Amino acid sequence: MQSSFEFSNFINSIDSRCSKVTKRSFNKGETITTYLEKRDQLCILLKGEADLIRYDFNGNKTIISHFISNTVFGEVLYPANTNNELFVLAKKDCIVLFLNYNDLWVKCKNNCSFHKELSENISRLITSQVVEYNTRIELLTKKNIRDKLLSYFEILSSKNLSKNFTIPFSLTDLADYLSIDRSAMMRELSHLKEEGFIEKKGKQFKLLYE
Amino acid sequence: MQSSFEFSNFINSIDSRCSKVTKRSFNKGETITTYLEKRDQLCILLKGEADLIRYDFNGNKTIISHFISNTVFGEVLYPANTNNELFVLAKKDCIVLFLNYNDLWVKCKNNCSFHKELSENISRLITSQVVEYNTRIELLTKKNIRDKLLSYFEILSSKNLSKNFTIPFSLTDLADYLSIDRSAMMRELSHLKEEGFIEKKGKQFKLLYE
DNA sequence: AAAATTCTGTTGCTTATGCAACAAAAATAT
DNA sequence: ATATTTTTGTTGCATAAGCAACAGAATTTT
Repeated sequence: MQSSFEFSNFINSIDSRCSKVTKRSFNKGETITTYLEKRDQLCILLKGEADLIRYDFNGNKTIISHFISNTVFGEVLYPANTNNELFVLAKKDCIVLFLNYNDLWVKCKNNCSFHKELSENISRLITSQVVEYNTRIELLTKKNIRDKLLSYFEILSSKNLSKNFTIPFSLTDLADYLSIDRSAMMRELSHLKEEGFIEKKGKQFKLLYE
Repeated sequence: MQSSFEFSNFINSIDSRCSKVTKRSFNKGETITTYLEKRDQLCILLKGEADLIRYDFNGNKTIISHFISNTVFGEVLYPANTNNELFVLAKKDCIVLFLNYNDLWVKCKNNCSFHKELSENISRLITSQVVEYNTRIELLTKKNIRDKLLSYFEILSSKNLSKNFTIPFSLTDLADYLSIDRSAMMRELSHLKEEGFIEKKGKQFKLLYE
């Protein structure tokens, strides 16, 4: 789920003139932020991987989203009407940029070019996020497991310009991403193998049709 | 699915200095745009309602998204790797603003304040869209129909600050939105009534629990 | 005002898929 | 290097939910 837009070149040029933005490091396992209170927080994951986790009233844990380098997250992008507890946890060591979404649009007292460029860059990141979510919604709205898998493979294959590809996370996480039961997914993968649609070796796949 | 951000006040101030933006009207049933070719098109629905429709290889028609006033859509927000045919159709009479996403960030030769304000406003619209999609993904990832319905009702109820609410589209469209079979949804609604969780009269609902 | 279309509500049948449980393999931590 | 945790792969069982089909209500079109 790589964001197509390259943010890091720009972000390396951050100078200390602009106090509205803070940068922090997190070790694997640490909580990066929560979505518990409304504070218009926007975060940019510069490096590492993180999960958005929901604990529902039964204490069930769900991975709602998985974030990688150059993605945006934060409570400002999330509906306020959930009565869940939402946490973003570092799955690997992370570097995160924190800012207030509304500050983005306020002219910095230094009138620094950084601010202007930042707002454009962040807008593009958010746009990439919309594309990303449209992809996921397209997959989630398929009626059955087979169609979800094949559509997902189609996407990876076309990104890779090849019938061969490796899924970018574990099969367990893939089931989460597609919102299907893992064992049911494994069963369907077996069927797809038996029926000659795919070859599979661990996380490596090959499409045999078309 | 009302966008929280108010765009129309601003947009009424469009003047003719800026030629990069065009405004068009559509009658119900007309095709507003397609996602067939890559052209970085971004559209803003100023008035009316429209659906994003997919025709898959079997000719099956699916409503992927439903757009209302003050929402953004367009191929620039959609993944390119689908081999579907995607159309946006006016469901009611519509007024639509068309622009090229990349032009947004290029300084207009007139250096007009319109452009600056436009980019900020559109960024906020896109952000609202992310929130909207997070809402839908949250619903789509619930494991069964009952949870999808109850979570959706929870959202409407809290938006309305009341246990009573009316769903903003037809039951048929609700099934589409939640990506479930309509008749299965109707069955589940009956069960929820029988078991005393809800009252229902047409599109009007009342939550009886908590 | 009549005709046509879309929406609602219901039911029977079938099957896809969720759930639970397990062992082996792989990855990670000590 | 060993222990611990996580992931992978498989299976039996039960049921939630998809599909098809229908009639009446409601809405829209002519």
